[in-house]
Amino acid sequence: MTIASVIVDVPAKQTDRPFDYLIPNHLTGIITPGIRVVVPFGPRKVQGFVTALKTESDFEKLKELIEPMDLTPILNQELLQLGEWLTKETLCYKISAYQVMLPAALKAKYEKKLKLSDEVSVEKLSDEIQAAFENRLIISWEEAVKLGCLSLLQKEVVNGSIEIIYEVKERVKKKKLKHVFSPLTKDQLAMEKEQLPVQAAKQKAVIDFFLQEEAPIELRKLLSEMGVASSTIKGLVQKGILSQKEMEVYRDPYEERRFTSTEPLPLTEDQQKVITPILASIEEKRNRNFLLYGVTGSGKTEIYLQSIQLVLQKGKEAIVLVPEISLTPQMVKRFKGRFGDQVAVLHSGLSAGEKYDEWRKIQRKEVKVVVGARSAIFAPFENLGIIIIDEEHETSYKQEDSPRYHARDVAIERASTHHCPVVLGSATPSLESFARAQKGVYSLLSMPNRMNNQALPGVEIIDMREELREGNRSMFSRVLLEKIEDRLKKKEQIVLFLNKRGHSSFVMCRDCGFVVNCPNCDISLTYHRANQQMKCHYCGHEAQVPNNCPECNSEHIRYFGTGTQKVEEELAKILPEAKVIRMDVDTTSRKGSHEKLLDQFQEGHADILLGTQMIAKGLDFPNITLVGVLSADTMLHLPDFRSSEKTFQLLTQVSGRAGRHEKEGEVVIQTYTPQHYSIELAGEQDYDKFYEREMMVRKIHKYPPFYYISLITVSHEELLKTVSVTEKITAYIGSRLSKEAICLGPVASPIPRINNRYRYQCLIKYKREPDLGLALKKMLDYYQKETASGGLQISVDVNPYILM
DNA sequence: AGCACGCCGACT
DNA sequence: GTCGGCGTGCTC
Repeated sequence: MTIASVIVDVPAKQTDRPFDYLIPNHLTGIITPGIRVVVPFGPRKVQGFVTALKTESDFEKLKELIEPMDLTPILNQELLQLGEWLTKETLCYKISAYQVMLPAALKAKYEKKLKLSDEVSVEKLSDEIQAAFENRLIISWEEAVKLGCLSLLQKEVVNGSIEIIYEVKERVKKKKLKHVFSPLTKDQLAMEKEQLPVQAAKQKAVIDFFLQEEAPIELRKLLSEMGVASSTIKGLVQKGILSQKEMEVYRDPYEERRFTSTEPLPLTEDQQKVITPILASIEEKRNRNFLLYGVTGSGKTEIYLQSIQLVLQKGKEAIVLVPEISLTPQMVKRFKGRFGDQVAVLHSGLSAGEKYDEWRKIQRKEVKVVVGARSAIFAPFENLGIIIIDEEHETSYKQEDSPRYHARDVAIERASTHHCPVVLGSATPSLESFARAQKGVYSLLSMPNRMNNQALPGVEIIDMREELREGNRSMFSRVLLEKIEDRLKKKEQIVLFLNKRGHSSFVMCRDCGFVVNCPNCDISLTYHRANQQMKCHYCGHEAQVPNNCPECNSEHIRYFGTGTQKVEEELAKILPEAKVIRMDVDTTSRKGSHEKLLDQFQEGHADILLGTQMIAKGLDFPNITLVGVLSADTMLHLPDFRSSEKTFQLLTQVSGRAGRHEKEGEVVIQTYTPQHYSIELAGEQDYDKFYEREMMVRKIHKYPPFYYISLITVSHEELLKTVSVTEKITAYIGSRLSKEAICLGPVASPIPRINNRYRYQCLIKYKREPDLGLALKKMLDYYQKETASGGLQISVDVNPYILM
């Protein structure tokens, strides 16, 4: 085994295959599949993943690999194979598949430098070059570019006076801190203590500490714990009694936090019924996929916790996926509370270094449970006993850029190799999953009752058109206002939910209806209050708000759309006595602010919690008795076949926030389309009826779960080119599919232009097309040249969640 | 993705 | 004649 097959870190069609390298003698045995290596690739050096070892290669002139970047494989055999599965499933590059499974900190960083050759005499070089190097031997490529003498330098490279050095570096360093320990034995220490002068009390105290504690301790901790100055330690170090060394520590985002430990709760009858088959499947080491359908407040989390408990007893590991976990600190509390430091947490709120450290705890088998967002599904456990996906219907489990994977699919794939169960939990399962449960692909487990049998909150739907007709032009209906005032009087808490998506504040002329659009993208600009500017969310273009309408010159040009800030202002006007906490992107961007705001609300420092999507989930406070949805229909009119489903799910989730404890809850939903079935049925909290209704719509329109869909998006600077390529692709793919498949296109994308590039798409609906993957690959191959040069972009999304 | 190689236009 | 534009093809 002297040759290594390596997937290099070059995400391109032509390099999406293994390259072979000779393993230098001194590295034989060290280089194994799954470790990262630095390899020469053309004139430069790149990172690569060793995928296999072999004794022969078809290629004759093999180069030697340069060095390993790991001592032990960073991807185990299972993950290497999972990478191949991902590549096939999502049509992504192998390198992208491997990188997505690892924390971003492990992605290589490349540096390019210029170095004066050893034998060159500096005096002979031109003044400009001498000036560029200013008595140094090495300058960075960026510096050279800034100086603008590239052509001169290029010449020197050709004649050998200057070398180009390529370096591959790690992105994040392991965090190291000064630690103190004693190199002496206890007897020696005791003797040293005797010899210290009487007045060296502090030093003696420190020695006492080390007489008890042998392990090295962080210098900082020692100082604060003993209440001594750093000079005290320094003195001991100088005498040779203590030593210092740099030692690796984990960045622990929850370091300062204490989690009150909890015991398993007695289960309700419902819970007992659903947990039995899950536990059985763990016992039997049998792969089964469960859909745990339990209404809000039915106690799904306790099911997760007790299932994991059995997994841990069996010496196995568990993955728990939670949507954007930083948004539910309560969830972290529950897992850390039950399983303590056996839990690692992975979510987007952590820094790259923190994520890396949590990941290494998993890799080193220091933890048994990971709670995390989407990418935690790749946690490098080797002995999985269960995978749990909470809020299974959440769209954030689908990654929107390459590799466009769905965590649910990955979970099912991994669980089948580990022979363990998958539990998909939701109060409002996705139609896909519920349909699979109906067909028996998943085992359905239902919990139709809330714990303690509280009633689901009563829901009242308010027709805002009616309000308008009767002269109420405010954003609060009279009913809602009345109820708010009532709760304020009773000192109970209120959650107001604003679904801002759909139309956030845009700038519009009141006289002629002109809306300010982005000049590069066919989409309206969003008004940002912080800097009084309009910004495009797709290309970042910024512009001043005009004083007069560019169309009709009217002065009545204003921003529209009710943002949370606007609601807050209006609340302050009509209910000045109410204390409001606002939660949106602006108020929660700072680390930990999310949790702080929620804690404040929980402790009763405010009457009203006003927020966007982020408050729809996980809130579980006893004093909330009223939930108001200010406008239910904003997302209903998005060009997306799932918009009804999303609306229903969101409204149900929000409603579930009310009355989870002794006090009864009430929900008010304001809408302009009260007759829409997703709003009506959310009001009745009737998932089953909604499911039936929506399935009919999906069947008629040939959408999932009746059909699979794949989306091809083509973009190019020229409209004609974009259309003609999409046309050809549609025709080609259509010709290669069976008669049952439907190939729609070319149609303009819902956002027809982004960053001055036109966008057209082809939507494929199909039931069974085993050759579709091949056809798509051939198509991508055919356009390879044009896409490589950057003029043309073609993206393929198998099972897209966003059709834009 | 980079980078080298190569083949045509506008210049000292 | 040469400098440099970016099209084409290769990287073990």
